[in-house]
Amino acid sequence: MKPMSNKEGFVLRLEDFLPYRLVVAASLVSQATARTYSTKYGIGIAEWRVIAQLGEFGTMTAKQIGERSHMHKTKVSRAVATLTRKKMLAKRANRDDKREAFLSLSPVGLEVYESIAPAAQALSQRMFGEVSSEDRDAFERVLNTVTARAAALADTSAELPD
Amino acid sequence: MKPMSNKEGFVLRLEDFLPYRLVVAASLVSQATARTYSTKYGIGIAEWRVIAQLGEFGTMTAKQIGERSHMHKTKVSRAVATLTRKKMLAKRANRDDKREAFLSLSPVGLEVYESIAPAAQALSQRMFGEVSSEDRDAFERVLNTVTARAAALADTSAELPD
DNA sequence: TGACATTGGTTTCATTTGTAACTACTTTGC
DNA sequence: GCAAAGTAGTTACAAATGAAACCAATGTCA
Repeated sequence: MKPMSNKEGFVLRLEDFLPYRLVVAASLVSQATARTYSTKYGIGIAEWRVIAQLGEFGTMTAKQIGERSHMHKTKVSRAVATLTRKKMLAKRANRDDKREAFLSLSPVGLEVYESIAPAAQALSQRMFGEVSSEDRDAFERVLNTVTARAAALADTSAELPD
Repeated sequence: MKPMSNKEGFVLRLEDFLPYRLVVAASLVSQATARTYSTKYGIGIAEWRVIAQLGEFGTMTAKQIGERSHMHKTKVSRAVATLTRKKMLAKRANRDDKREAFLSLSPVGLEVYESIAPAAQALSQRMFGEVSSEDRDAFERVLNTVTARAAALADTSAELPD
């Protein structure tokens, strides 16, 4: 099964194709990470992200959570709903704007956060721990620029010629 | 909205948390890339991956495609089905093992490949083009180790203590 | 003030996805 | 040669997902 060089000539070597490799890596990382919390607390990726945001920032509206975590608002909405059902969230109405509500972790939610966060950190260590700090810095730099670029490209819904 | 340092003390700074950033970047890249083919040829990510594999390697079984592209076999199966419906694939039975079949691109499929592949390449250039080659090398190194590590962790379905 | 657009958030609906069960075929061990 | 186990691929079913419609509240602007 060697790369074929077909008549027309253009062959994309997926192994060398960074977007592809990035996506594959991310999906594996995501899968591996999910096991940390999904099994233990019966919550999914979206739920964990909400908890993580609130664990870090204390109090946010659903909108803010969505923005910071790059999650679709329906996803946030549903994650908040299930977390509320599980008593992991505290919801406080905003007197000045009754459309939104301030969300934060309930004691139970905080417990979960305090239990999962270190585990996630440890897992990250196992995955990224052995790369040199120079490589890690470079990695972060690339992630930064790529994220920015891709976000710009992904946003332009109509502004692209086809 | 500044990071809170809650009582228990452990705070996970998501902005610095590599698995998280990796996943976010990948999802944006994936979104941006999808636009290249989804609109133009009415095919999805899975379909494109199948085409890309066949474009690169010529002939493969569904199993091989799944392995190389890290796709679930049902996903491959369905992608192959829709591509077949679109006359983009050629299927040849394997006389020695009637369970599997050899897949390759039909002329139409090859056309699609030859049209999408350079576009994907160009898009990749727009996203990764401006990073230095040293950074890119480092990036690849990290992707390699992380992919390996994560794959190992993700595989162990039952072998983890909880 | 009051129409109209906008926004935070939820719900509905169709599509996508993965798990598990299943079919057809092949391999293994006796 | 044959029963049992395993494998490639499909299908049925349930859960996750996103687009679009929707609701209630807010902002805008005449």
